[in-house]
Amino acid sequence: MGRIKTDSNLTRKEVIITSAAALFKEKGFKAASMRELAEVVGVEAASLYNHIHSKSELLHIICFEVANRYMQTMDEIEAEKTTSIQKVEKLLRFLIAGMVLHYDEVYVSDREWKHLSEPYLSNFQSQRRTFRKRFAAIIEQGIKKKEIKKIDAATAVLILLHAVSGIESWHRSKVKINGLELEENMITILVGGLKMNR
Amino acid sequence: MGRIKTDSNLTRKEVIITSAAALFKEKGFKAASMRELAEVVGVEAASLYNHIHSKSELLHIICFEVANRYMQTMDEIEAEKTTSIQKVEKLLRFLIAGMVLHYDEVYVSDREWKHLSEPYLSNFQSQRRTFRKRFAAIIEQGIKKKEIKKIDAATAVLILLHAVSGIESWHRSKVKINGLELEENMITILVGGLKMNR
DNA sequence: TAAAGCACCTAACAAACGTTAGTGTATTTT
DNA sequence: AAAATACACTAACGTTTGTTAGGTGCTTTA
Repeated sequence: MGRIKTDSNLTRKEVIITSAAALFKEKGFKAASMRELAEVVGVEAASLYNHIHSKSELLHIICFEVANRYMQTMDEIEAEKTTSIQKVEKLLRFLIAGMVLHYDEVYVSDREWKHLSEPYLSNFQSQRRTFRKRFAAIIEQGIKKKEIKKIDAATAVLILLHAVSGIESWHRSKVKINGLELEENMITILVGGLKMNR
Repeated sequence: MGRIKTDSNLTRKEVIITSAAALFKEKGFKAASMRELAEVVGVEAASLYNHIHSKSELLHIICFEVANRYMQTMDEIEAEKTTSIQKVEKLLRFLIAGMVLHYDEVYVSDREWKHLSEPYLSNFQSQRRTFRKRFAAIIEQGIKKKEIKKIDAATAVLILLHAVSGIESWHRSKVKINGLELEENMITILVGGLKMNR
């Protein structure tokens, strides 16, 4: 077999990671084998180990790439001087765009993180909890300022996050409306559901 | 080892199925082994095969138990002579209650159906699609009658279904509000997001 | 009480898994 | 051009996997 082809300016490792994300999404982390992954990138299984240390390294690279991006965005949005509802909307738009753009990685990080090994597992869970708490804090502020309905903030966060991850099915469907339209629909329903009636 | 204890009036097979649902939820279908399952029910792995045919049989029993319940409920609600928004609300309450009550099964059927083998896989996917289409049809009726905002019905269904499956995280969390309160919060946000502003 | 069959056991299988060792061959660096 | 490095190969390892075969005892039926 030839070597791994690296289009554009990706390292071979990055090619493997990208392919792994797609494969893990399709089959699930446990069900995806290194031999399958090798076939996808056009190489024997053993050859992968010239570039990576283990299968689980692939998973934690994928998961933390996503987690770090989330955290960074949260930092930025939190710092802005806007209303709570505007922050929520911006956060949602970021999440939706991220799901449309980095679909495989986000999907894998969302559904397969359970298979992370320690200490990555604990670390990931902690980051996840933190993100949700900060999100909930924004909503609670909005409730205090009467921008947002009086609801349980934690529940609202759950709903919003999972609603966004529903884009998964949109991704698979054939007759899909375009990405922007999807985004507007989601914002309408979700932000509309939070906003105080006036 | 002793035999499988069947509390209440469950068959041994039902005990195995229930334990399997819990195990598949925790570890994922592929990662959960028959030896682990055997240990949970207090028996050697080989002994399980006196009651079931295969590991995958367990998965498809779980998945179709849920799918059938969904379909039946859809039949009932569709037949009622109420407004669309009332139908949506009733459907949501059913989904939420189902998630709280039959947590393990619903979770597994939701996340692990990919590992079904043919012909069950195709069958399940088809049922799933049908359910969503019927749900979307209800929403579209509501839009026509100006009960519901003018949004893409399919997108709305995705959001609603995934928002409900977010109860997963609620289930895991320690400081949880009670089930009824959770239900009201979700209805407020979700139905509120759909309703026409007045 | 004998027969039937249900529910468990131990032992073992073949296949698939992630990964390592050792070797050869391109490619890059000096 | 020679040396060093990067990348691929084949072969094999030790586990773990789902599952089957065949045997033993307990429980229900006749």
